[in-house]
Amino acid sequence: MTATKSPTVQRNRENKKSFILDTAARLFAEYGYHATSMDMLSEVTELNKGTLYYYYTSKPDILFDICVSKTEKHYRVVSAASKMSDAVEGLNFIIETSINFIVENRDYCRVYYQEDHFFESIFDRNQLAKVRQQQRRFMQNIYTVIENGISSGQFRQIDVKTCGRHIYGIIIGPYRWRDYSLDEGDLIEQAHSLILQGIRKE
Amino acid sequence: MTATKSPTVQRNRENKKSFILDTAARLFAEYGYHATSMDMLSEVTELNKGTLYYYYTSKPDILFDICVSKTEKHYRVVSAASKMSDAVEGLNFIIETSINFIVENRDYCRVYYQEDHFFESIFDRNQLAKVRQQQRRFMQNIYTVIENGISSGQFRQIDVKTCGRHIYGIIIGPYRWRDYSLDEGDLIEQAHSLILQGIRKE
DNA sequence: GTCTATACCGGGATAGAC
DNA sequence: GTCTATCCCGGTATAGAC
Repeated sequence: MTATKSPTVQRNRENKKSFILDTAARLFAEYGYHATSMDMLSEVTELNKGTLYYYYTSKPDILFDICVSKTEKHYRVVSAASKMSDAVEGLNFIIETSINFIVENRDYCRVYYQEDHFFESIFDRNQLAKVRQQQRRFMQNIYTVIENGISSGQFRQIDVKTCGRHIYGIIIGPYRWRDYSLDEGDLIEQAHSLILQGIRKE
Repeated sequence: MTATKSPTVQRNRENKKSFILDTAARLFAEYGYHATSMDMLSEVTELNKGTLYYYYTSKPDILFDICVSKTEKHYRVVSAASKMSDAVEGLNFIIETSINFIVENRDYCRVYYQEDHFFESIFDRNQLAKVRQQQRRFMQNIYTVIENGISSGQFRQIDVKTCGRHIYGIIIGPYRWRDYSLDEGDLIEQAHSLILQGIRKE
């Protein structure tokens, strides 16, 4: 009886956890975190409620896992943008990778953004600190790219924070929309051109 | 004993209702609709729970009132934009009046947008139909203005729906931000210039 | 019109058998 | 690792005195 579990057991455990997580993300996305009960999750997963609590110690823990498990990698990828010499290129990179990420992980992102305002009353101090730090780091990339663009003369003199937040808003926009006809490529293209040129002709 | 109440009584009733509504909006905005209990509302308003139910028949009714009471007038005002001959002017009008409205009714708007996705599981058929129709009408104004701008040659050939939604996203953006240093005028100015020219120099 | 008291249900979480 | 049964709390809403 070793303390650490065998690789196979560990793997199965992770598979089941991620199955629970996917289902929870779907339900939280549709009904909201607070309106989704552990009973519902138990029904939809067809796992007993006791079993759920064997894998996750609490409901907030599930939400936390939804909010950090997928983003970590994406945020690391995006951080490359602030080191690019060309600001337009950096911005494109952020837009492209982020929209792809959102389209591929729609439920997760929906939950994340939807519950964002309420993290303070759901998470404990550690969880909260971790999530908020992640967010700050992500936004910092956008700000830096904008600053670089202003220094290099590619971008206008704009309020960096406000503009950064608007860009962020445009990127995550599609997670809100109930329906959208465009595919990923078009979404990226539209976001890109709006941010860079606006809607005016010329 | 007439069936209709006297003007004074009616007036007091409306005052108290709007006091309840303001408080509820504040709480819903901070903690979310589901996480806010009628007990909390009772405590904060310092009105007995029974009294609350004397003024509002249910919790969903309170949310509904938050979502329609203020917007009705604003949406009517905004509808003028689609009739303006100059598309840029029309767009400005929407941006300006809407940002003013949001800044002035921050809690109400926050609740509205925050719970938007969950209206289906909170409201009854009538309430839902009314709210969704309001929204469609509002968005239609934005779409029309964009179409006008494209026809007149002021705007580029863009996907109207996607662009309209992005513009809407930029307008309501500030309701999300925990803090923002800009005043109304600057918010309008930044939104305006981003939408029209983008961030590129020239 | 405002209060107290309470009905009644559904929520998160756990104990303990298997 | 999975199940049943249950605890206990807090939620919405109401009945009925004042």
